[in-house]
Amino acid sequence: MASSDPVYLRVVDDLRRQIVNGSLAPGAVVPSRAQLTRRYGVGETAARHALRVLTTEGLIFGRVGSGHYVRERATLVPLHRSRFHDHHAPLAADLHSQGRRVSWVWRVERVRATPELADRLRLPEYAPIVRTRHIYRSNGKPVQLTWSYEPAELAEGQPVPAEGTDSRKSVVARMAAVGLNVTDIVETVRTRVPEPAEIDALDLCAGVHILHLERTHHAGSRPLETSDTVVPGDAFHLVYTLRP
Amino acid sequence: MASSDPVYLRVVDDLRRQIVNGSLAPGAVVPSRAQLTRRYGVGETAARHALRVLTTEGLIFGRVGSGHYVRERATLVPLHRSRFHDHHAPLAADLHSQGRRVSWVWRVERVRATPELADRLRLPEYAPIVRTRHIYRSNGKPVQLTWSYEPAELAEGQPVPAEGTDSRKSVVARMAAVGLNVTDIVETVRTRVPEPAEIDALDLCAGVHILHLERTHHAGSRPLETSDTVVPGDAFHLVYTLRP
DNA sequence: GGGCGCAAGTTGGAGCTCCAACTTTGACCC
DNA sequence: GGGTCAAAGTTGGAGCTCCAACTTGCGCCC
Repeated sequence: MASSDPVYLRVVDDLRRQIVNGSLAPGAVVPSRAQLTRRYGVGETAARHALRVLTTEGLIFGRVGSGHYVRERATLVPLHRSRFHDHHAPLAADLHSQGRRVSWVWRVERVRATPELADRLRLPEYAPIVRTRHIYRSNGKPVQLTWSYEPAELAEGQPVPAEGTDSRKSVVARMAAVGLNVTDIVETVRTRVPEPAEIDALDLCAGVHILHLERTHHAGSRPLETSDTVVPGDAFHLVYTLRP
Repeated sequence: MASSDPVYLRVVDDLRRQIVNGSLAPGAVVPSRAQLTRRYGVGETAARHALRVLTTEGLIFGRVGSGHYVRERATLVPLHRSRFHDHHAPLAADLHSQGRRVSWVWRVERVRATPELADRLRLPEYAPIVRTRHIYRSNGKPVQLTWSYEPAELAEGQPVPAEGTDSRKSVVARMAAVGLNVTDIVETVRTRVPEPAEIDALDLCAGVHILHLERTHHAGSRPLETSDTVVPGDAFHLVYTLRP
């Protein structure tokens, strides 16, 4: 019976139960503030609080003027992080293999290494580097943001491709072209709250976390390229294939 | 100057800015409700709302009777998911290699496969399986929860170890003992909101997401074991080493 | 039958208030 | 000096209200 102390939690717990057990199906309308106050005999504040909690939990969403609805959990799309290393746009290759179309734009800039980037690329601080920005879209919707960085000296010998949506070779291929062999790739994964700019760029709704991937290509112990990738946590899951 | 339309956002944005740029250092007290109403000339509701938003963002936390404080972001502890496959407690081995001590408890049960588990282990529904529960602690604090499942027929030939904190061999080693070679391990990573039981078991504070790892050991295409692991997203990041 | 417009319902922002439970601080007393 | 206690401040729960902006559905009129 465990009637949790705070009143609003009674409402939250009951609605959450209904959502997870399916009696409130995805797309269904959630009782409105007015209805909740009557049904549960609570005040406006508690009803409102309950709806807000469920919203930040990502279980429901509100449409002003209309009502709250149960979020449909789009089944997470797998990103195969152990594959497509030799592709110029791994995400596109991966999703394409699953029957999805992806478009992207990118641009290249010459900048100087921040302390953190200098550390990641094992360069002196303020060393010149080449920064590439990728924005991937699936059906027009932005799904992945990537910053990629490589030492300017390595980018030097390579053909500078036109910006925009043209093809560009993979890191592995580009490095091979200047005689460097990528021997291993180290990728770290974390989850965090998106920054305002990321919420904007990825068109995220309230409460959605992101997966932040930091990937570095090495030749032996020498870092050749490092990148930061951000994908919405409610749309993707990552797949790694490992050998014991 | 982009003074965001809603008043509370002005407060949120300003406080967030101060936190990320460091003028509100970790551990520092955040202005109280009363102070916010005066400083920003807003009402109680807006001040309260602003503090709640920053709390669910994980930037601050409130201590009743005392005040709100800037959360110190413990640097994320790396979990090396590509290593320690042959260790009976990969997490412990990993953290131990980083100079941390980890303790754990576990218990084994015989249950029947749910549809989802049957699918993951390629077994008929309701097939008998052996379920193992692990709870890992670091300095007494729970840091990882794992459910592990394997077909009962595979667990059969193996010695049943005493429950508790004793050692148990790794999946790879145990399977090798019955003549099965683990050829590859597939791991998926997603982030999500913790379930109430997980909040409880991991002692999570508001707004913290978790990383959910689903790992399956295969011999060829035959699944030998599958597991679900949950770690707090504000304490760990995952590290994968890949080869191109 | 089809289109228009209004009324009712809904969200989200914002304001105010009361209170229990707790921490902190400072003053006072021994 | 050290310990105790009360006052002040703080969070978090809960209640009520007003309002702008929006959606929706019903009824009415052409």
